[in-house]
Amino acid sequence: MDTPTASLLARSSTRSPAWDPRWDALFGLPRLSEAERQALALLLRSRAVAVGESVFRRGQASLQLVAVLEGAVGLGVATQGQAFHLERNIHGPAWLDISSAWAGGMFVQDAQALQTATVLELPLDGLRQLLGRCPDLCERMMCALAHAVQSLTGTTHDLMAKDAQKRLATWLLSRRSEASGGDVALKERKRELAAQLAITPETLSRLLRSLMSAGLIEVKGYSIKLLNLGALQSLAHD
Amino acid sequence: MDTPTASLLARSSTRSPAWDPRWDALFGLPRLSEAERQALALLLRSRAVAVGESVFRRGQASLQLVAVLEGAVGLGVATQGQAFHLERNIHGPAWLDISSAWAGGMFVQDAQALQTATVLELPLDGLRQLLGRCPDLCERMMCALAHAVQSLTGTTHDLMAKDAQKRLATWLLSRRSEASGGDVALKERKRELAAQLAITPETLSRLLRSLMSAGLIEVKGYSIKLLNLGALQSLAHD
DNA sequence: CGAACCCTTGATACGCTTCAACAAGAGTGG
DNA sequence: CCACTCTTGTTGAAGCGTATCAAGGGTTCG
Repeated sequence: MDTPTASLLARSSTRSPAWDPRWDALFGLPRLSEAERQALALLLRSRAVAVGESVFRRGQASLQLVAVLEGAVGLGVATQGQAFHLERNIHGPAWLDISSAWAGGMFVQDAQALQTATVLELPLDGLRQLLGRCPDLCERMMCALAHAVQSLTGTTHDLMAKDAQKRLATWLLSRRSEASGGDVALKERKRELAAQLAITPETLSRLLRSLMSAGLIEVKGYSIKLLNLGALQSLAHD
Repeated sequence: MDTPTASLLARSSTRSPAWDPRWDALFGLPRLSEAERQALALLLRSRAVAVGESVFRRGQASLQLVAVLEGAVGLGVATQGQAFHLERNIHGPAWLDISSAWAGGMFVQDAQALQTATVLELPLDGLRQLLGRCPDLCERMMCALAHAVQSLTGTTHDLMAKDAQKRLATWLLSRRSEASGGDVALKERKRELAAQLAITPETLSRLLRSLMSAGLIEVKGYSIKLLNLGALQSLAHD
């Protein structure tokens, strides 16, 4: 069911290709030129991934950039046995791994589909040639990598300096600003959110309850209403 | 006292410029071509920074890439007051910030000299034009950014999945492999190492003692001898 | 010599995890 | 329809890991 839109993005349809806003999530604004879009479309391959299936494994050779077009993929490491320690949720459309192919050519994490997902792969050797011809594209990739660095820097800072409550407040506020509205709809299981915050599901449950009884939020299943933004911000702010 | 070598790197001396190995730390191997080196030398500016002095501040406009040539600079955030929460030590030669200029143009961290340092700045507008002409340099920058992503990914993983003892063991082993030898010489104060491991100096002291009484290491002031690599590796390994 | 650091050591407190039990849906098959 | 199981989230009690606070020792330096 995802394939029609996926293939729309993958191959440039012959006439009047409706602009797919998912390009923007990957390459930023302003929009790619039509020439750039078509050149990329010639390179990339997309594939569907079923729930629980592996997208790539740690140690595997990484010869392409990987993005999630639709669905959700979890990044983490598979510890001994089959347990999978989830560390990060990537919700399409977004880059899943732009760094491994450039640096060393080996994945350092495992990726596993949390929902049925459409994954896009962009071979590095083709991309490299394309970048040589398109300085504009080159700069976009640079920016994408830089944003990844900034995002990870923020994550590291939060882990080092904030306790679980602060991290939760930070996360709630960052999700609110994405879809501007009074409340946040969870797109993931609570245990996945907990993993992303580096806490246990039990602690997350307790934190949500404590924030709720403090009157800062209102939790109803997978929908959280933020009642007191100011208080949340002062909580989140170091 | 650092200035002669710094200026050697900054301006291309007219004849037989001895290759400065510090370029390799920034741009990787294989070596830059002479043309690339000279083009970069025309762009960059270097400056000396005294101990405790700020290199850049959070929120400031970031229009250039920043590297540490010599000395050490700490990355972190200045909390209210004058306290400085250290998060990362950058020991020259190494990049200090390659992402801020590309992404948003604003520093997200503070940087403060921990030792007398020589700092190198590479304005982005000039670099951008240079990258348009040199695909090779462009790829090097891409790799540098990608390595930053990988390094931060590793840090994040360690913070999420390992306890303090595991992080310390990981750090000891990673430092050993840099300068191949039986023992590790600390280039920083122990409190700075503690900050980098996201623990307090007290906990670091206790951990070192416990590893020492377990016979895994031998601590003598600022020099740590690794006595049992296998045991350390099994500790560090998730 | 005292002052300022840095590191260490001990006692205590707190945050979070772990383990175990339980409740509430969702899917399944009789 | 019911009983059954599987999954997910919740709640409580106990325990571990690390922070915090306070005190003391070793250097270096004026």
